Amino acid sequence: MSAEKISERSADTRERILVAAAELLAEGGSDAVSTRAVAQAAGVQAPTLYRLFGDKKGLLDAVTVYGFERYLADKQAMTETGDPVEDVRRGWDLHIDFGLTRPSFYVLMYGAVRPGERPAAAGEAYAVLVGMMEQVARAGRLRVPVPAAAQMVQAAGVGVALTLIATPADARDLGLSARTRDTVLAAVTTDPGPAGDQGGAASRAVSLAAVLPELPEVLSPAETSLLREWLERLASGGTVGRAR
Amino acid sequence: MSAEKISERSADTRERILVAAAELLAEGGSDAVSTRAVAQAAGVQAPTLYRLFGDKKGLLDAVTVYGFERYLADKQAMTETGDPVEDVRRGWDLHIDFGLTRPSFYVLMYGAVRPGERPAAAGEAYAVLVGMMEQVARAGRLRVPVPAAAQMVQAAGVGVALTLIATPADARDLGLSARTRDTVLAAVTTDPGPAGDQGGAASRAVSLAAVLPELPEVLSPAETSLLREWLERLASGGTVGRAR
DNA sequence: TGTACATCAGTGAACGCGCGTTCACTGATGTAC
DNA sequence: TGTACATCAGTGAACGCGCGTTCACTGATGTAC
Repeated sequence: MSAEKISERSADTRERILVAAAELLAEGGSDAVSTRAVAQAAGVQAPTLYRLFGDKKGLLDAVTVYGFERYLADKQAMTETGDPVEDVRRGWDLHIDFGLTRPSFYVLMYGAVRPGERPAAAGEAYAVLVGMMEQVARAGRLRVPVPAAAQMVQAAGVGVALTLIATPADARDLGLSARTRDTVLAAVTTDPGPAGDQGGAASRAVSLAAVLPELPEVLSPAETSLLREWLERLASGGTVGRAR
Repeated sequence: MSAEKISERSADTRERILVAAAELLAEGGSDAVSTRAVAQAAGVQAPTLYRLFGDKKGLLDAVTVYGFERYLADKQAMTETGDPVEDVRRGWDLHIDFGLTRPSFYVLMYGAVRPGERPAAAGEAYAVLVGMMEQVARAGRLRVPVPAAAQMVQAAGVGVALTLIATPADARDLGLSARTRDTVLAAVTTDPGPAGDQGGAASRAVSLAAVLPELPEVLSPAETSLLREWLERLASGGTVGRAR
């Protein structure tokens, strides 16, 4: 039997189990996702889950990733606009929409935190955000270092989504999302501005740092590394006095 | 028997149960808080929980409120400063500190959301925030309606706390809290605040060099002069290969 | 081509456990007269 | 003051249940020769 055939064979069952689990999760929250309920809903005996996913945690992890990827696939019409800041803005809206459309998935990904860990799907989503931020930096429109910007957008987005989810649907103020989004983006990016104007020292430093790895050999490795450190100091803001 | 005496009598047991449950929660997360474990830890038989708290949900609610109020009591040295915006700022820091100090409580209050509901303690905390915002408005320093301001601060605070909790302790960027706090407060209040700062490597280097004289003292004079030299080399040096 | 063999996805049935919860009771504390 | 009574916080023991998980097995699918 070829390896292909094998994985193809089990892919059906796997898919069926994930669909069943995702439905249970969406309808009844994470409490409704028991191994027995999933097995029954998928028309499968319990041991099958264990062969495919190892244990219950493995199943839950797979369901989370699955639900998130399915959602993204639905929406992946999201093309790049050419304006990296606009791309981040759309990413934000997509994130919030995911939270409100699939609250049980969302809470599992971002709310049911065990200190120091987060499910794989959340890590993937964050990596996408970091990538977007790097594009913003490359365009010379980031005024803080990439990690600082990504963290702040991430934190604010998660907070807005959870806050909206926790609010009864008829009392939700959907403007909260747009206001918070624009506030945070304004704090973290610079306006495109007229040609020739590349913003303040911080954003100039950030945009230079973004292309350091691609530099021709104008500077030695040692020089590059010291330059990088200085750029970081410049990027994280010229408050008065020597850096801490 | 007087009503006073009765409630006094049971208050001891109640307190003992809450302390035991709070310890279990802090040490083992919400999974560790089973009726049996709590009863055993409190040195009490299971039915006692049911007389005092109704059912498990009632117990969990009480534990959440208890943990939160105990925390606040510890900190309630927090007096008003006379500056209502500063009060909000301190409230933010207190909130984040609560999240990092008692992550299991925090996640129970703000993370383990069921759509449309949130535990009583979260509602109380939010009411306090709204009260603070009203003081800011009263002082003529709010630039958006009170609910909009309170929601945004709440959402951002929850997001920052959960993001920090989900990050392994040694990888946490604690500056995230202060940066987000100040960004959100600046957007929502009229506090003057510090004015915001406002191509290929060569043009980036040129644009950074152009503002070097205005830099605060992030770099020493010697560093600045060497940086200037490098920027000149970068400016006249190679072009940057566009990546991806 | 035909047959014996190997693989392994999925089955059927059961395991022990800890869970939330409830029942009937005890005994300390207070009240009525 | 003494006694009979009421209240009710807490006990001891058990309930049935659904949980995650595992064992030994079946039978379809493919391979070797």
